[in-house]
Amino acid sequence: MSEKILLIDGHSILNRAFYGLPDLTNAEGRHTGAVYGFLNIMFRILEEEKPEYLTVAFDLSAPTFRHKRYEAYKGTRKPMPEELREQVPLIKEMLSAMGINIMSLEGYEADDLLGTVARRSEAKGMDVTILSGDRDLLQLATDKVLIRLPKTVRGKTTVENYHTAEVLEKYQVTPPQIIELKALMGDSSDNIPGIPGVGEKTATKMIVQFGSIENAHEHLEEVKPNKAKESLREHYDLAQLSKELATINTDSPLEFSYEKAKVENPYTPEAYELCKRLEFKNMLNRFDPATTADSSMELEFFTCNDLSGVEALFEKAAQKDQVGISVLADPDQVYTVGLVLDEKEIYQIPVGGLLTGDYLCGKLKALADSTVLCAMDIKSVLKHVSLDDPKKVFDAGVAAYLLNPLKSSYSHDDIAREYLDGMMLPSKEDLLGKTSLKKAWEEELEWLGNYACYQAFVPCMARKVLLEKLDETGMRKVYDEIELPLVFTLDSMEKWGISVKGEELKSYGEKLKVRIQELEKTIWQEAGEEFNINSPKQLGVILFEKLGLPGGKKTKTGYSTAADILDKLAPDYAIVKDILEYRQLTKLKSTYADGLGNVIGEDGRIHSTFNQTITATGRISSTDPNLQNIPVRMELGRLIRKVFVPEEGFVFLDADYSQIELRVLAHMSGDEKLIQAYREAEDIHRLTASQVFHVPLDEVTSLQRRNAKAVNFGIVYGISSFGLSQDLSITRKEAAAYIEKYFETYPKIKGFLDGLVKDGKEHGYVTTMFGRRRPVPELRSSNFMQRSFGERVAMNSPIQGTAADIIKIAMNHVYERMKKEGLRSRLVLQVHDELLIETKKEEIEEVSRILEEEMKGAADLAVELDVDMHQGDSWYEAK
DNA sequence: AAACTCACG
DNA sequence: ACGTACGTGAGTTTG
Repeated sequence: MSEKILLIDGHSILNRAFYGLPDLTNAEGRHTGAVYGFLNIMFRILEEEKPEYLTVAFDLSAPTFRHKRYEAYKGTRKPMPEELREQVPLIKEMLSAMGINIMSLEGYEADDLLGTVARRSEAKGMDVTILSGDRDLLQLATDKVLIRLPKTVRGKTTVENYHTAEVLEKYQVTPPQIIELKALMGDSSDNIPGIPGVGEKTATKMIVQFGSIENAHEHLEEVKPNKAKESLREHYDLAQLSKELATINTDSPLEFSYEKAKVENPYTPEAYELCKRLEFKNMLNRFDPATTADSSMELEFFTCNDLSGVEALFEKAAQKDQVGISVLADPDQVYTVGLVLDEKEIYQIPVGGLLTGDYLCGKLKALADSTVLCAMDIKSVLKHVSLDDPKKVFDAGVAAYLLNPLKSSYSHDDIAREYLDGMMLPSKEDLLGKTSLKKAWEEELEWLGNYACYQAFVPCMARKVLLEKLDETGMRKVYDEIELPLVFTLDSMEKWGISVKGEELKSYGEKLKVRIQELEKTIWQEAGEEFNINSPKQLGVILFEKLGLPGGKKTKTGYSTAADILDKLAPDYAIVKDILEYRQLTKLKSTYADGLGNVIGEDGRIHSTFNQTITATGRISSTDPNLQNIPVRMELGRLIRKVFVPEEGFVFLDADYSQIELRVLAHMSGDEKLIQAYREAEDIHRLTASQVFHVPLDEVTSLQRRNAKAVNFGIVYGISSFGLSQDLSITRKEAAAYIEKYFETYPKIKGFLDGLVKDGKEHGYVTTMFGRRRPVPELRSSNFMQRSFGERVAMNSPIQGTAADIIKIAMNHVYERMKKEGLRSRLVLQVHDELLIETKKEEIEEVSRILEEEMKGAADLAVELDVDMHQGDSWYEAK
């Protein structure tokens, strides 16, 4: 096997990372996104290629031979944005810290150095890989020199690979001929002039036919089309100059030492420190604990597996102000309990013999009488330990979520790294891999025990700092008064679950099946062949190629067949109408009829999980199954709600807030006109239309009302004329006019929304009425698209988040009151602005009163919080 | 695993 | 000029 060298085009990879990926900033406000992206792609390629040598090439600012040859060269190039410029020294510092060789040479560009080292290495018989974002490098490809171009599509990075063959395949010319192409076409980003009137197509044709610019010039009369012929005749000199400029110099006088380019372990203590300073948390994972001085603290774990030892341990634990606990268990069995008294006393207690799960959970429950139990996830503890006082527990996951709701998980290793001075602990994955808890308990008790210890250790140690940060950020009240009590409320909802008629669900599914099969036949007939209607790819080919429907391309990978596209075609094509119906029915069958059927428990009820640490705004989410997206808008789908029923002797009471987000907007903005509107109107959209379009209330047309409603929604989503125009199928101009009229009508709204964006930019986050924060890093992005997204988020999150806060407060109060009053009714579902209560028939009146009082009284707004309430013998009827 | 589609607020 | 509504979760196909 020959040796391999990896050459990286420093600036171009940094550039790509900067423009293609979201920007990051650390606590010092330094921009670091591009550096982070650079490292990610570099390590990915390093792992794939495992080269013996590595070097990164950078341009210098001094003029190059190209400047001397051609004055305008790069003369008018756009200046680098400041956010990127400041990251150039940073990446160099990082590479140095990692002991990675950097090369640059006055008078030459990075390309030339890459080319030079590539040719030299090739001559030594090495394999060469060049990593760049710049297609110009393709001219260097050979059978031994691989050019790799990373591409980012929607935040996901893939890499295109080119040896000679791939260049030929994609561009129809050899790698050296890439230069000819570029010289003809020009390249505005490099200020290669090119010749007028020749684009990619013509240039390719010319080079395929003639091989070079010179040869084309010699056979000028054969050059087609005419325009290209004349252009080449007139600008031949320019083309030759361009060629010269575009040619990478592979023979620069670079002093290059393979010795210095040898790949060593990049995970040095210096690099670790720098990654920490830049807050590259995920990068820190890669570092070997041995190389990182400060994470080498050894934790000592003890096992306690005799009854008297456990008794003594719990007695000692009861004397502490706080203890860390963990309960590793499946729904029906406890495997191991972790108990941490302080950093020196960390215990695992495996279930076995006299130490049963019930016994240990009983001990934990009793322990809560005398100390505070700290856990990663209190709700999971509640499944086995029936605690009832939020004041006696601490939930590290919930606390960390409040401090940064944008994280994808809140595991013990993440929290240790972030809140315990960068402490690196093994993750669950590291300890158990994909082994189930049950299997680990049977076969790898040691590893399971370690996991239990870490799970108990981290929340115990991090409690202090997490609470301090909640205090500092003004979120202590949200934690104490909303989120922590909510853990108990959600646990209760999960335990109760909701009763579902399995048989009816089945027959509903079978009815759907009949119609689906009919439709399938019809569609195949209309298409003239059998194909998989569920495959957007196959469907796109049938509709837009075989049948030639208008519409054409839409997505990255092919034709879009989404409903909003098909809707437009449906009136004219029977097959489209059938496909839409087919889609609707298969969705209902697979996701709801079959999907829900599969998760009915032995008790005949569905027990969804309500996730408290998922959403960026503060809403809860529902999984396994998701009960927050049960159909309601279409009647056929809505029928599914008939299978959700209360148990014998109960009815459903369903209460939903009426336009809570708009009311929150009215309150937070303080716009008197909108507030007044809510005091008067029963139909806010109609009133909005009347005020915006200056017509009397009873003369508002249905179109005007629809438009006003869309604007109301748009405002809440972070208004943009484009978005509104899409929603209403009108031009952007018209949409902009609606928005302007709206802002004229409600003058404080605009100021309020602008203020949110301004505050967001200033602080880096926005807050709800109750102080919940959402960071909005996109607001500081130099990328227009990302920044615009940030602006919409800054406008929407405080509104959506405040509404989420309000209903959470209401849920807690309803739950606590029903409990205090000894009622047998129970909260079973929350759907963002709606609560569903399985109500004991004797308690209907009392529960109605509680619901109304607690929902309306959850927050004190300038407008009333209106609640619609219904009762029924199924969810369908209670809506 | 990612892309696409679609259900909800 | 860029190219979008805000927030979710799940099923299916495909590379």
